[in-house]
Formats: sequence, structure tokens, C-alpha cells
Amino acid sequence: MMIGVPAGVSVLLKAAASIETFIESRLATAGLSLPKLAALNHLAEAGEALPLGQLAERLACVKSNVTQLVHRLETDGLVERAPDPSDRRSCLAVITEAGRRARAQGVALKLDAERQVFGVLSSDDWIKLGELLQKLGGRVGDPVRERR
Amino acid sequence: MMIGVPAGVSVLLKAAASIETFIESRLATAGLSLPKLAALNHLAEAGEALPLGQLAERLACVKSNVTQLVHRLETDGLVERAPDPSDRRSCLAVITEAGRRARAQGVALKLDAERQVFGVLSSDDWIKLGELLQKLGGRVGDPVRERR
DNA sequence: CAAGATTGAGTCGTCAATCTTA
DNA sequence: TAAGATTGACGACTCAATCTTG
Repeated sequence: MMIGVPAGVSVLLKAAASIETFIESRLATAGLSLPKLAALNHLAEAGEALPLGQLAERLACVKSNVTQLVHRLETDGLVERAPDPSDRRSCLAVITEAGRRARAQGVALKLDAERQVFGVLSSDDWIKLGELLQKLGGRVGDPVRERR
Repeated sequence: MMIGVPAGVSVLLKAAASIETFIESRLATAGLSLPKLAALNHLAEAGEALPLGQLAERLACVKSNVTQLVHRLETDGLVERAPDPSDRRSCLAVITEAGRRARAQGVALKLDAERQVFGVLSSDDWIKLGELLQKLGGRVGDPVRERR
């Protein structure tokens, strides 16, 4: 008997959307979102201020997006803009103390949410899923790249 | 040895995003997107015009979203608004002939893209993935619901 | 000219408030 | 008052065009 073969794609996308919504709802309790937390993580892990272009590259998104994201983070008081002494075209994103605190909180919330989601899977299941997604993700190709 | 347990979540979300981008890029060749195609599918499958609220429910999204989505579809000439004879508050979404053609094209493009994505997995892999996602998706809970 | 960032317009989604009709 | 739809404001993303500086 034939089941619609590619129905699995929809299942995958829906599951992902569902999980994302769940994690976002947890992060929201700290005034954060996944994009904001990702930006804070990159800034904290870099250990220094990053030019916006650098940040865009690490976030695998377009520069204009980072412009706006950093603007929102500035409004929240989690990041500040500073002029780049070595290049007057450039602009550095600096994480604030409040930003570091929010990040710590966000990391904990996200980890907790992820554990909740993945708690229903056995270790073997989890490994198997990783393999399958690897194959899937690897083949699809073309993550965001900067246009020429 | 310990691997970061919930790293799998990120892998899942990234894989899904990647696949979604891929499918969207195919649909774009017909001037469509996943949300637009979903709306057309529901209208065509319903076999009759639907009130916007009905459509919102079937799309599992908020009504205000459908208002805008239908507006874009109207701009594209794929859907038309008609007054509801039985309730003057209501408004019916009617799929046009162009809408039916676009839908047929979109369905084919999407199916093709999905087959491409899933071609990299064996039948067994595919079944296994379905099981795992079932467990995962079932647990997460709270799809969109209309607020009271 | 090329590189860094920004702005403007467009898609897609949310929520809260509003307007009309039941 | 409830229900149907719309509007306005916002988050997050894209692209194309622009401005400034190298």
C-alpha cells in the first residue's frame, strides 16, 4: 500500500516549528528570543566586540538583518554600538553586563527546554535521529550566503 | 563520553530550515510560497468558498494573518473576496481559475522538491524518522489556538 | 571601485484594539 | 455582549538601493 512518500517532510517541518515555538515561549520569560540569544552567544564567546559584518557571518544571515537585530538588542540594553577605531566605516557590537546576565539566563532556559523536548527519546533514538538529520541536512545544501 | 545532549535540537531546527528554504526556492519559480500554497490547497480541497475564519482555523494560524495572506493572494489574482450572503460580518475567500492553475503547478513543484529531499533516505530510514518525529512532536504540545 | 552599514519595501507571523453586525 | 474581520505595531527575515569611507 502507498502512503504519500514525501508527507514526512511536512511532519518534519511541523515538528520543528512546534519545538521552536516551545523554546521561544520559554526564552520569552527572560525577554529573549532565539535570534537575540544567538547574537548574545556569539558576542560572549568571541570574547571581544565584533563588527556587525562579522556577527552576520557567524549568525549565517544577511547584514541588514543584523543591523536591525542589534538595534533591538540596544533598545533592550543588552548590546551597545561602538565605533571601530581601525575602520571608520565599521561599527562594533559590544555586549553589556545586562547582556551577559540575560545570556546566562537564556542559555539555562534553552537547555532546560531542550532537555524537556528530548527527554522523551532514548539515547539510541537520539543518536539515530542525529544520523538521519545529518544525511538530510547535508544533502539539501545552500545555507545562506552573502550575495555578490 | 558525553556529547551535548540537546545539540540535536539545533540540528533538527537547522535541517528543517534548510529544507524549507529549498522548497520555498522551488515554489518561488511559480510565484508561490508555502503559506500561499497551503491556503490555495485548503480552498481547492474544500470545494467551496471559505469564510476567512474557517481558513484561519484550517491553516492553524491567527485570523489577522489570513486577512493579510488573502490580500496578497488577491493581489496575485489567485483568490477573490466575496461577501457572505448568510452573514454580513463574514467574508468568503474564493479561489480563481488562475489560483487553481498556480496550485496545480505548486503542488507538483513541492512534491518534486520533497522527493528530492527524501531521496537521500532509504525507505527504512524514512519510516524510522517518522516514528521519532511522532514521539517528539506529540510531546511538545500547544499548537496555535485562538485566544479567548 | 569595493567594503561596511543602513534604509526602504516586501513576506510572514504574532498580539491588542477596533468596527460592524448577530 | 459575542463573533467576524480588519488595522496598527512589532519581531524576524529577505533583497535592492544607497551612503560613507577605504
